[in-house]
Amino acid sequence: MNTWFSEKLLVWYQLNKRDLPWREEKDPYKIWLSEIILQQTQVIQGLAYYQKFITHFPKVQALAEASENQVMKLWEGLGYYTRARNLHATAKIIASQYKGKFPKHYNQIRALKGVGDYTAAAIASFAFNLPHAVVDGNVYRVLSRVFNLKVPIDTAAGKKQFQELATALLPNKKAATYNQAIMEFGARYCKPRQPDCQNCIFSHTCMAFEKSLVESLPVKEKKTKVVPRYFNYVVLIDTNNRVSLQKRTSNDIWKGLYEFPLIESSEPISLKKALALAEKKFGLSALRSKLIYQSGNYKHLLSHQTIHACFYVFKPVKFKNATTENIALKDLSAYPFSQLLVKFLKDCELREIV
DNA sequence: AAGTCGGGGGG
DNA sequence: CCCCCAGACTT
Repeated sequence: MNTWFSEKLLVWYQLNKRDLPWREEKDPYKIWLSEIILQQTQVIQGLAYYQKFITHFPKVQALAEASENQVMKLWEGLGYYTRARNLHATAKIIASQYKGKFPKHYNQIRALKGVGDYTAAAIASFAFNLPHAVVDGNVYRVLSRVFNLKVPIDTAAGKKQFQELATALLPNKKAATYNQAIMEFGARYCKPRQPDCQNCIFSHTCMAFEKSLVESLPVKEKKTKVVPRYFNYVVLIDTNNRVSLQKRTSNDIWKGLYEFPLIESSEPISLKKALALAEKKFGLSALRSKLIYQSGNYKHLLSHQTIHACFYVFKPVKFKNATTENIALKDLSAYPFSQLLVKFLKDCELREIV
């Protein structure tokens, strides 16, 4: 095996690694938690969430015993909420099936909900120094550039090639350190834009640098299409200052989070139309006379959808159906919401309007 | 293989 | 406006 690549990288790492809370960590529970949080998430964004979860749930049993709302509330704002639900489900499995002891074989780890190829390799190598090479966004970038590998990373053939190259470069006895080194290098040095190639440790061997192709690598094929959606939220408050809330349960954005009763439309609708639809959908009447506040227009950007939202606040309205709960305004903060609702609640100060 | 799932930050 | 981020799951 050629070791020049890994040896150069390991030297660089010892001199340049950041001090992060999960570095040098050997508790597989904490490593697993950090890896789930860091999926499609920058270190800087995940740090506070990691600290919160460790503080609330120092061991996997504590996480397993938490309520779903508690877990979702701590995850609030981090996005990709399926991660939080899988995290909770897996904690329960480990607490019961594995009696609280994190599995230490690769196949067991890979079989856990929310753990794919990358995360399994990360946990197996960091916690148990097992020789599995990680391939994440950083690794795609570093390897595609140093070895001028142009196969698209978002195809089956591309993933296979990069996994094979990463595996070939892995120093089996130093899997833990090497895996962290290559990701750190990608995050700090071989960055997506404006990498500092002039001073790079691979400047004499990087095939993309030689050909001035650095900024065009790695190659990605697919583009995500952004679709517009229109959310008209109906905020119903009764005489006791209780507001109707429902949980999103369908396979859609924000599953597991709470929101106000919703009228979704395929295009913007007028106040009159929104009132009519709300009356029909929720079996209400004379809403116009109870409208006490109407928000401005919110535009909430997701990677694949643009949500246009408006909030209509009504009082007094007594409302309850099979899927709603009536929650005192002062207790709203215990429920997990999307950042869109977090922003609305902050903007309008519902408790001051009523 | 293609779609879906968040939110934040940088150029 | 664009792109990317310590990806995984469903269809």
